Parts: sequence; C-alpha cells; structure tokens
Amino acid sequence: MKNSPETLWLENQICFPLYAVSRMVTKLYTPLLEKLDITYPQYLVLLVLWEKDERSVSEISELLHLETNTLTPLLKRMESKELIRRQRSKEDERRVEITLASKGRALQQEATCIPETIVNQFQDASLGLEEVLQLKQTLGTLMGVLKDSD
Amino acid sequence: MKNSPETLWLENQICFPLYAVSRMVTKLYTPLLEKLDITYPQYLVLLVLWEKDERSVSEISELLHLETNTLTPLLKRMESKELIRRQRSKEDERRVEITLASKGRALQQEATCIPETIVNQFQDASLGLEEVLQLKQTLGTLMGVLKDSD
DNA sequence: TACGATTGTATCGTGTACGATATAAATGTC
DNA sequence: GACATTTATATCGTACACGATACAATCGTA
Repeated sequence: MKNSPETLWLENQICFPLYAVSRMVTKLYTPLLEKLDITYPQYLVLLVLWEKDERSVSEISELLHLETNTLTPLLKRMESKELIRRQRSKEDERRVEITLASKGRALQQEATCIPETIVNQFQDASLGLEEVLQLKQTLGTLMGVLKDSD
Repeated sequence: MKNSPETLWLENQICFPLYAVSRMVTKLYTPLLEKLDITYPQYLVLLVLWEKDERSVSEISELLHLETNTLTPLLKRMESKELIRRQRSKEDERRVEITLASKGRALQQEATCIPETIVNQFQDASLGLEEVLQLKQTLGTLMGVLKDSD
C-alpha cells in the first residue's frame, strides 16, 4: 500500500493542480490588467496601497509573501511608470517608503470592476459560492501554516 | 452593495491565496528536490515521463499546461544534466521526442518518498484528508474550465 | 562610546512563465 | 505538383521569483 508507483502519477498529485490553476487564474486577470498597463504582482501591490497608503518595502513583502529581492525591481518598474513613489524614510534611513502617485491612485476607480468580473468567471465554471468560500477557507488555513515553514 | 471599496481589499481576494499558496508549496518541495538536483517544473516533467516514456514536447505542454516556449529551454537544461534525451522524430521532423536518460530514470526511486512527505506536511497543517480531497476536487473543476478560456 | 550583531533593502545569478514572432516540416487544395 | 495553410518547436524580450550575498543604517551592550 505504501509508495506504490501510482503515488508518482501526475493525476494523483495535489500540488500540481494548485500550481496549474494559479497560473491559469493569473492569465484570467491579464486582459483586465493590460487595460491598466500593469501585471498581476503589480496589481497586488496596488491593492495593499489602496487599502493603506505609505508602506515600507518589508511591510509589502510580509503582506504579499514576496521577498524584497523580488519587490525591489518590481517597485522600480512601478515607479518608472509613475504609479508609486519610493523614498527613504527620514526616521530610519534603511527603510524605503512606498506611496501612491496620482496615476496609481487613479487606477483604483478603473479596478473596481475586476473582482466582480473574475468571480463571475468562477460562477461560469459552475463553481458554487459555497465551494468558492470553502476553497478560500482551505487555502487560508494552508497559508497560515506554510508561511511559518520558511 | 455593489462595488464597495471592500471588494478591493487583499483580505477579500480569492485569487491571491491561490497565488501565494502555490508559491509556498513549491518552496515545500525545494529542499526535497535539491537532493535530486532538480526544480519543481523539472520534477513535473519527470513525473509524466515516468508514467509514460517517450513524449513529444507538445504532449508535455498539454499535460502540464506550459507553453512550448517555456518548455524548450527547461528541457534543454534537463538534457544538459543528462536527465532526458531530445531527438527529432524520424516520422515527423517537426516533432522533438523526449525520452528518459538513465539518470532521469534512476531518480524515480529516490522520488518515491516525496508525495508522502508533502502530504504529511499537509496533515501537520491540521488539514483533514477530506479537506485535501475537497481542495483537489475544486481545483480540478477549475482547471477543467479555465483551460478552455485560452 | 566603541563595536559586533541585527535590520532593511539591494545586487547578482539562475530558472521559470508567457506574448509575439520566426522557421521549417507537413498537409491540404487546386 | 506548386503553393498557401497549418503544425511543432524555437527565439526574443520582458517580468517575475528566489537563494546567496552585499551593504549601509541602526541597535544592543559592555
């Protein structure tokens, strides 16, 4: 019963659908985000800034579970597109404070329809609201535990 | 009720946990796969080859939902590590057939413990077997529908 | 207050991902 | 049987993602 060959079949993997669906969902966002000229990770950065402006790099890193070596170039690209501003903190010269630039703030209005559009496409996937909530719940549990195993 | 500001809170996104957990799970595999000197996508390629040797690039592309422009360099890296062989098909010169090299075949033995190890870590996440199966089921449904929206 | 440890961000190297495009082989059609 | 179309893979450019490492600012402590 243990370590039968079937355990190595793609069909029987639990993590592969996670990996595949994640990329598929990012692709779902792409046409919507292209209109705003941003990528999905950039959209996530804007989300946390719309919720609360002025955040340090490490704060964004913690919220999105992205390393600072991923964020630094990403934020620089967003700065060059004038979506955000990056400035060293006066109190602590090590920190870089990220704030919304006018362009980044303006995008919030254009983005309000995005969550709705995505959820509708999930509904079209004949995925009930209960199932979506169950999925979110399970992923939340996983996220809570896995983030400690770093 | 519609388009309230809360719909744009990170907390209320369904796709973000999908994105974050996917990356976290890949990190779970990393220490296990490092012993075999392979990455997670390379592991997936080996999975489908262990199941059935000799597959074309487009066949692997279809199974893993990865574009050929992603696979080509990935497969070349695997070839240079002598895990697989790449050879033009005699019948159809357009196709490139991928077969396991001895090194790649040998890794199967060392990989048998991986699925078990990962599932155990899910159990430690106080995630019941039912919940895992439910998760797999939901992701499977999503995968089936989203793959058509390309 | 000197100075080693810690913290916050950045740099570097490697490996995915993917859209757009290129190219060669195979196929269909007249 | 030439020739437009399709098919299978590859190339190019851009953007993540992350381990390892660097570096400057701050903190802790003797």
